[in-house]
Amino acid sequence: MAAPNRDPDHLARLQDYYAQNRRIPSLKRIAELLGFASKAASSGLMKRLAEAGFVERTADDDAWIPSAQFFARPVIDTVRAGLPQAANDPRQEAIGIDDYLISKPSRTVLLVVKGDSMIEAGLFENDHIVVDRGAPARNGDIVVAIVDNEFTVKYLAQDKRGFFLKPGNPAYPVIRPLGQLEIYGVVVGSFRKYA
Amino acid sequence: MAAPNRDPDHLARLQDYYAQNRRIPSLKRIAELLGFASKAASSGLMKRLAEAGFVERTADDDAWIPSAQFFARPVIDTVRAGLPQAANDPRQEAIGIDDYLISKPSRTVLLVVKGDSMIEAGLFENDHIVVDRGAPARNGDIVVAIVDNEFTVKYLAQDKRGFFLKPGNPAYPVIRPLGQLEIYGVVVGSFRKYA
DNA sequence: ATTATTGATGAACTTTCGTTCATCTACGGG
DNA sequence: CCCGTAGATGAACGAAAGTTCATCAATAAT
Repeated sequence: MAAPNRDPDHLARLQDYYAQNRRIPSLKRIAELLGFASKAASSGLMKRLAEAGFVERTADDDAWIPSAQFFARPVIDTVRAGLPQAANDPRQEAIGIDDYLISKPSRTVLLVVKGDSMIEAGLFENDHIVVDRGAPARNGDIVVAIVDNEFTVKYLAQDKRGFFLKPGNPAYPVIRPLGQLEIYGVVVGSFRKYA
Repeated sequence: MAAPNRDPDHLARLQDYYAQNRRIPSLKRIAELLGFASKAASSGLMKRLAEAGFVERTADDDAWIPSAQFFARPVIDTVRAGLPQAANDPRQEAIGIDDYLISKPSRTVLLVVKGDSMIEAGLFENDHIVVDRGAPARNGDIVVAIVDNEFTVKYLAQDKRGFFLKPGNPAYPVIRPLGQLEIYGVVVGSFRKYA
């Protein structure tokens, strides 16, 4: 090797551009963005990024699009000491949040939490929950059930009398199903954005 | 008005295409995709979709990109009645969680929460937090600070004596910085996976 | 039936895109 | 110190992009 590898920095700028425009720009604009004087440099860069797995081509080979790795972010271990450079440390782990939270995309849906009946579980109003329909619900799971034709998020609990729904908030009563308990899906994750 | 408006259907197909390719295709390919014989039809369609707020142009006016409304599925409304088919609507593909939580990828890192000092804020042990380094920290924000060479997550608070760190848990004391308060970044989001 | 309106057509046109290739530059290894 | 290598340059090229506009088609209202 000869020149210091500036590709990570270039990738970072492309990621920022993508976050703003939801699009990988033309080679000409990549050159502008990164300070290249020639589109050929952009072309080379994209090929390298493709080789590294950050971008790929559309099915019709029309253009570059980001791949899963493009969205991965570094995870910093809270315990480790050497803090400042941690974000640039290449050895660290990087994950994509979608990948991390969603394992079966085809049967996963997102719901918005309403009310405060699960605050003990750390689910606040307007949090998003990741719901896996089709996963078997077990005792103790947080589930989305359909009660009175409405979604409700509760713990799934079980005693001698059978399954029932338990809120994560002492201010709410448990819900005993009249007949069959209708489970919509299992909550496998949650996320929240701070204004 | 004259012809029945087929735009919603066309939009749906574009959304499907986008879900697969993370990209709005060229006018020519839009024509192929939707059965137009002419690119001019695609051009007209995009202008109408733009007027309706589903797509917009990049800052540099290079190309069409989806706007927020493009992804705006009637997020499965907890209150609504017609549940079953809601999840099967192809337009309701999962939103990009990464997109949703991360706006500046290059200065965003993930940290793992340790301890229970922020349970009131819904941050539990082993939750992941999305940290924007470089964003200005304001009074009331949840921030990651460096105290005694360790990361700590707390509310940033301010009184006559200056800035200090306030835990989201009455069992912990507030932290007054000896000198300068060292802010690593601002917490802009969080997520959690249920085993 | 007639008309008004909106979307689709098809061709011509200009601009921009991406590729190629020979050449140049900068850094690290021997 | 000199070389080897990988990335950057710049120009030229063909292919594809998007725009424009006159015209056609289909529908809903009168």
